[in-house]
Amino acid sequence: MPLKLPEYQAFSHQIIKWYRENPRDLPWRNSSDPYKIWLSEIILQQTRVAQGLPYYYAFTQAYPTVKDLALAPESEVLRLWQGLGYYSRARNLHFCAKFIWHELEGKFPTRYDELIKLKGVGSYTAAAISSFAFGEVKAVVDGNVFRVLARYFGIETDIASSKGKKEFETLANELIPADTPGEFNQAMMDFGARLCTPKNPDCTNCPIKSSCFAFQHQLVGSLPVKINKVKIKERSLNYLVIRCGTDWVWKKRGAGDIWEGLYDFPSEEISQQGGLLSEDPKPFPKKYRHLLSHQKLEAKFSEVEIPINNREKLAQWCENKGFELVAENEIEYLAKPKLIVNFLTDQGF
DNA sequence: AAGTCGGGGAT
DNA sequence: ATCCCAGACTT
Repeated sequence: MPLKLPEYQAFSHQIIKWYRENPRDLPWRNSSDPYKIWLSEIILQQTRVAQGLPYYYAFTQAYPTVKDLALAPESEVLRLWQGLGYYSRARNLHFCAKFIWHELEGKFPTRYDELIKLKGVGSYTAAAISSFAFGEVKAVVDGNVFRVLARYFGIETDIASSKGKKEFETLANELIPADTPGEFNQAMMDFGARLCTPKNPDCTNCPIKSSCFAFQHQLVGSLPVKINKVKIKERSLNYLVIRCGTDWVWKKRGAGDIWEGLYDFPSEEISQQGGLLSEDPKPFPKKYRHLLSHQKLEAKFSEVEIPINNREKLAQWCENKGFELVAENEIEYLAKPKLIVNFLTDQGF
């Protein structure tokens, strides 16, 4: 049963009132620079504020403007993104910066319909940028908004379905006030992040519990409904750590798999090195388990020492295989998956 | 509509 | 262990 307009206004008013008394102090707020807002939104996709904060500082310091980001090499951008995950975000970020600098005369798009055309900018991020930076009346719908709306209005639609996404976006856009859209969006997310949390929400101190459907019907623990269908595959990686003097053999990972654009080692059945190996690889004792959102990795590393007089042969082999010889003191500048960083740390790097 | 893409914190 | 985080893209 749809609520009447006055009740919508009451909800929005209460949310904003709560927000004005309980705002999070975040560095990208009170900035109307669309570049910095865009940067923060990309960093925060599927990422907690606490985890993203140090990356936001690193990026704004390294690249204060979209021009600085556009003129940086992708390798450097990925290295700065190292450890944050979902690396396509960093590649798309860099692509967009170049596009904006070279094709749009450095001028950031201002409207939702234009912003959503940018790589890596979906409905959430386009609404966030357009409302925060330009005051456009577009409601953000992130995990927080799903949760607050599902509970308050008692909506049982699966939030992972496209039907659910559409339904919640429609509702949020009916709720958002035309005079303070950005503030309402911030308020919804802060309310969900600090009070209406996934586990143990602070219903006792909730200013709208008396009209919250979930609270009144003991459904807080079962809303929102999210049908998860991620199947986790197990996968084993056998890495060869090939060294020749102070040079290491590295492989830049390609498309169609995890960690695209990042560096790790040659793996699997490199059993036929064409007589390059004088002796068998020596396995490192430790096995590494690494969890991704949809893969359970078990990695083993083996050490291969190439005699220095075979360096030319090794270099030729790398050339053929698409591997790269990297000097030991350059390794820190490669963007690497956390798994590889963990391994290197254990080796004293 | 379903599958893919990281890493970490809270419970 | 499980869930979820200021989601988006590809198939």
